[in-house]
Amino acid sequence: MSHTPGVRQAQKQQSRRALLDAALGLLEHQNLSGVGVREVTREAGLSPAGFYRHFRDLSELAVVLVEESLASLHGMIRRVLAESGDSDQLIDRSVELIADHVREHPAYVRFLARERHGGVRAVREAIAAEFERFADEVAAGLGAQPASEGWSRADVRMLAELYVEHMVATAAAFLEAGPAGETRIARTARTQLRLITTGRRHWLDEG
Amino acid sequence: MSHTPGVRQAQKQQSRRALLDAALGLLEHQNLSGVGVREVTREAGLSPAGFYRHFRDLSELAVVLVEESLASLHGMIRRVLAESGDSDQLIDRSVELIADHVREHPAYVRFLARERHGGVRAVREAIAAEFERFADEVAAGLGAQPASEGWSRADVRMLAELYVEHMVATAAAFLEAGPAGETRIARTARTQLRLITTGRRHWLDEG
DNA sequence: AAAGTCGGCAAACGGTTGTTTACTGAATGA
DNA sequence: TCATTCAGTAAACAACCGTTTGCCGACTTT
Repeated sequence: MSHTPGVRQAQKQQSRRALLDAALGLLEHQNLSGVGVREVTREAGLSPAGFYRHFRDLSELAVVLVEESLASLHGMIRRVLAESGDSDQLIDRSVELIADHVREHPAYVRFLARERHGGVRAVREAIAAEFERFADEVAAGLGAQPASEGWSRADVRMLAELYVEHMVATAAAFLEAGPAGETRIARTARTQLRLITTGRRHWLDEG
Repeated sequence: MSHTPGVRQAQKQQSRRALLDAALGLLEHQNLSGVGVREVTREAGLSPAGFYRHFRDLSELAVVLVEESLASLHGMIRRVLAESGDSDQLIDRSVELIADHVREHPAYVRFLARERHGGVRAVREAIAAEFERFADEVAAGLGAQPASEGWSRADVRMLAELYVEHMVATAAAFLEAGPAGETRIARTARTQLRLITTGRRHWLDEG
């Protein structure tokens, strides 16, 4: 191969991907503060110095992983909000979708749960920012539903935050429990969502 | 001083405490995987080798910190459950108590939030076990309330888990926000609790 | 007062780490 | 074709790390 522009860039992207994947793999069982540049490059099949051709820092790499993690999460939430049906069906599908997502992308979910309150400020802030955009999206979706008629903007927002928070907790619980406890976690999550939905239905009755 | 039994033990306990405090201090800004034995002993004023007279491991020390963290949390929850009043007053006091607790023991709370999904299995499991005992206690308290008449054991339990989960999330939010955003976090938390309480009140209507 | 216990220390062990340096060789553009 | 760019490398740097060893000296028991 020669004189075909783009070969170089493609190879570089491949190395970059290898670094990201290696890091993500290591982060499934360790903290970000616990993995090192050398460890990542070893796993990725690069020399230690090669790392610095792509990232200044491990935390810079981690921020990229945050964005990737939530890109797939955003796709998920869009699917949930777009669906229609009675609230029980919606709850069932939401919980099932979370379970699917955790099953398909366990490393990403684990990474987010771990570093959400982790020791690296930049990563923590990146995750917090993305979760807020997330809540914005949920709030918009909720606001468009007929069930939110008469609700203040602030109340819709706080409901959205409650849902997001519950979703994150449920995902973390799925991870911790493994395939064995999956149905138990799902049942609890569904019941809790039904309780919240009940509260939502009677919110204006007794404000 | 000599021939007074217990001097040795007291001195040993003092060193042990110094190690625990040093570690807790370091863990406020770093992950458990990020702090080292040498770092802790340096901060505590001991030699590296001295560490092993007290703990086999840093994770062993961390498990002790977990127990300490939740001892004070248990005291808190007992106070909340013992109080009486209408539900809004109870909610206000609960949220205020969480805020106080975070203000008084930020290092412990941060440590728990950080290591709950952290990279060290033993610590994760210790935290999970304590949180479950916590949920047991809340469930017992809720079950004793008149509002839980007609509720199944499982439903009381899932409500308790929802409360605990919300409490943890609120505490973490207080930490992240600092004194500035405190009132905003508190307001959101109170509203969310009122929504859950509304759901609780109408739970049996439409089961 | 003598013997024993044991918390703490200095030192050394082999190993790891992050980062920089000067370099090589293939992809590139003229 | 020839000069340039640049992703990746090997090697060296100093600074750490966790853990073990042998020892000391204050406490404790007899």
